[in-house]
Amino acid sequence: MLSKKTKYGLKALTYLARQETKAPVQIAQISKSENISQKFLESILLSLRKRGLLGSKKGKGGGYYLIKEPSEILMTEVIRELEGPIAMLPCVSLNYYEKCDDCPDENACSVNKLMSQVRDSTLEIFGNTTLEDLKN
Amino acid sequence: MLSKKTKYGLKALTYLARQETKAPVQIAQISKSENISQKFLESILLSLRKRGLLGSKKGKGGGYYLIKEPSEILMTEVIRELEGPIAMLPCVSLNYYEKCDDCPDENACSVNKLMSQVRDSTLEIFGNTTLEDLKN
DNA sequence: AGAGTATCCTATTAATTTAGTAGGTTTACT
DNA sequence: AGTAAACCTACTAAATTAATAGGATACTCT
Repeated sequence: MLSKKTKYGLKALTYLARQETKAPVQIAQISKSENISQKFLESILLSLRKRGLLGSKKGKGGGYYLIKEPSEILMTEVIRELEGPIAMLPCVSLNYYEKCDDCPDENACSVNKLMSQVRDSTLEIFGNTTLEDLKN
Repeated sequence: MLSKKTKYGLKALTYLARQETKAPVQIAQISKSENISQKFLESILLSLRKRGLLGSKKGKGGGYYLIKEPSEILMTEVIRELEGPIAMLPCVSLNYYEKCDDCPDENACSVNKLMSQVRDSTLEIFGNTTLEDLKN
């Protein structure tokens, strides 16, 4: 299951992508419009900014704005930042790999094989979807 | 992320599918061989039996055994029993659908659309993979 | 019948993760 | 100076996951 964090983050990014101008949008506005707890959203946007996906401006007239074109923001990057691994098992993850405690031999593991397939097909989607696609 | 329950369940089913005879296999044997806590595995196999995927026999010489041919056991069924929904969001799930608290309009939700794609591609895999495939 | 063996069942607990809250600090604009 | 916004740290509450404990039930074999 996708965490609320990821879901909210994606909705907020979509909201920003749908803006006509690139002027900063305040957290309060996004949270109200998307029904997201403001404080929670605050921490989510912060992490996206630290990742380099968003810019921010403090003070009056401040807020968050997209730093790149929506068409250049891949779902793989967004989801890895918000959710962590895309794979359903650590032993199958490309970016967050971890060995299983049980499994003596990964290559002989039936679950590993199955979940590798799922990872590949999910990656195929996320790697071919940008924020631009979410706008519509 | 896949729960340990699902992972262990899949490994246990694979173990059973790899048996040459259909004689009952004891939990203790599976748990030892697959490095799974016996008590935990007990509850997992029990739920698979209740779902009708396994048969069991009590007492000496007892244990668990496959009730159907491995080639007739679909991953969709196994994973729905062990893990629950295959979709990454309740509002996208076919078998465990739930409306989102936030989202006023599902059809306008960018996340919903994206996760529907992921659900479809995952379902494609699970719907075309049987326990027979995991044996190898 | 009785001893032993294995599943069955219920309840409890420990650990982890998730989701959210609180409260103050910093920066920028007017 | 005053106000508005992001920034930051720490805490907490709830939910989920991963077990564990201990006995009840059913079956086999002698």
